[in-house]
Amino acid sequence: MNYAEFKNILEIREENLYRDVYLENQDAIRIKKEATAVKNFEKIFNSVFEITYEKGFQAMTMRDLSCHTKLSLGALYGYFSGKEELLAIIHKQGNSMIRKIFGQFYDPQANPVEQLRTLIKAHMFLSESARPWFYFTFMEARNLTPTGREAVLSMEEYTENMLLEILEAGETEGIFIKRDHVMTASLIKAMQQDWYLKRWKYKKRGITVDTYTEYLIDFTISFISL
Amino acid sequence: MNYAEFKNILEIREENLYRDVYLENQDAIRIKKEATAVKNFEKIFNSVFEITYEKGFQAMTMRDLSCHTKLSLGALYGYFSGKEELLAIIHKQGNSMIRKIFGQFYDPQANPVEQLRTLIKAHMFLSESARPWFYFTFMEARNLTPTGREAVLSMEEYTENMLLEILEAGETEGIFIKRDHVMTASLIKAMQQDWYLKRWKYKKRGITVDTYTEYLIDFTISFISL
DNA sequence: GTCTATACACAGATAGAC
DNA sequence: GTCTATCTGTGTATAGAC
Repeated sequence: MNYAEFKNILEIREENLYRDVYLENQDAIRIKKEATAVKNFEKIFNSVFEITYEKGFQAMTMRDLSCHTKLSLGALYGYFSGKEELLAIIHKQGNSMIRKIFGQFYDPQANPVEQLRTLIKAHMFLSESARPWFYFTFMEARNLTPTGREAVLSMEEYTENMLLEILEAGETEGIFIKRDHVMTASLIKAMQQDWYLKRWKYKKRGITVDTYTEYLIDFTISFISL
Repeated sequence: MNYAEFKNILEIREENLYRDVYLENQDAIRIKKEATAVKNFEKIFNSVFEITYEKGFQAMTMRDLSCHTKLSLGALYGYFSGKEELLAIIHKQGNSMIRKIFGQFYDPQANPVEQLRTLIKAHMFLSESARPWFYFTFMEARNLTPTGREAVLSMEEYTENMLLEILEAGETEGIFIKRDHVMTASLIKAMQQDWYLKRWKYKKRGITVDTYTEYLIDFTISFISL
């Protein structure tokens, strides 16, 4: 599987994603027509990602967002009750999307090496196709309420644990060297995250997500293989 | 060399650091007595790091800083002309400190394996002893002026290039496998950064900087060694 | 649903007494 | 050098017309 194939498999379309946002917050928002809401949520989210990438969420003013979305200040408040809620909605939606898609790529039948490859790829390709979301989650987690913050940390542990289980299974089956798998899993995650945190660097160098992913997998496998 | 030994070698004392801040900004600040300035700069910097770790620099108000340092608003403005300048001073000082100390640990005589070990350790231990600074630089780079931002990126490239040169030398000498050294260097950096970005995680697990560093070195060496 | 105009709070920054 | 009191700008959020 490469990135292009991944995107084909991915059945979740952007549009459905914003429909979810609308449906899950239906009581909190004033807008009643689904089509309008979906269209504008997409605009709003993308604008937030773009502005926030430049200066961070706190520094983004509602007026910035208004200019960027070409919706007036008053109109914006039809879609969420305040800036803080907007942040929460974005995070929540991102979280649930990521969990949903990860599930699709877990195959307990495959051998550990294949499982590891698939999991690393799934994470890399997902973070590529929803990069603004991943970047945002990482950088803006601090601004969340304690509950929201915990959700982010628990996501980190959740994905790391999937790696950990595979590594342990591999050792048990005698395929992988005995190592400190907790450390290995942490380091893999660190390298995965670098891809979306340093977008500018890899873009400048013309490194694609496919190249990066293969290299990361080689790096890892060479360390744990007998 | 382990972390304890590193700290002994490190000749730069905290106090000297804040003296530098005072001396380099002497014309811009109202305070004339060195002792007072040094003492309060230390308080101010540490407060900024602490508050910012929780909510980010933008979200930190001057009143927050005033409470935390136990200096009044008016007094604070004796030490810097405004919030933006404060940010710039912190970044600038961090940058120059890091470059200065890195220089100390570069030994072109040693063989590539030793050079690599030393360089990775120097970076890890430095980032540990000045962790707030590293974390701050990473997370708040976005808020800098374009010039300041470039300084951060150039630091990233500077340290990465040192790794790169060692890897290439090692290949030339026939000690390391032929690989995409640019990619390897990037991944090493990614793993180094994870240490100070995810402090909470490693602390919770009781992983020390020495353990982490040794593991990272093993990981790397096993990939590039013949 | 979207707009403009505006209320209100709060942040950054300064003045001037001590 | 440090304080308190205060000015001024700007940001979030709402009211009410269209």
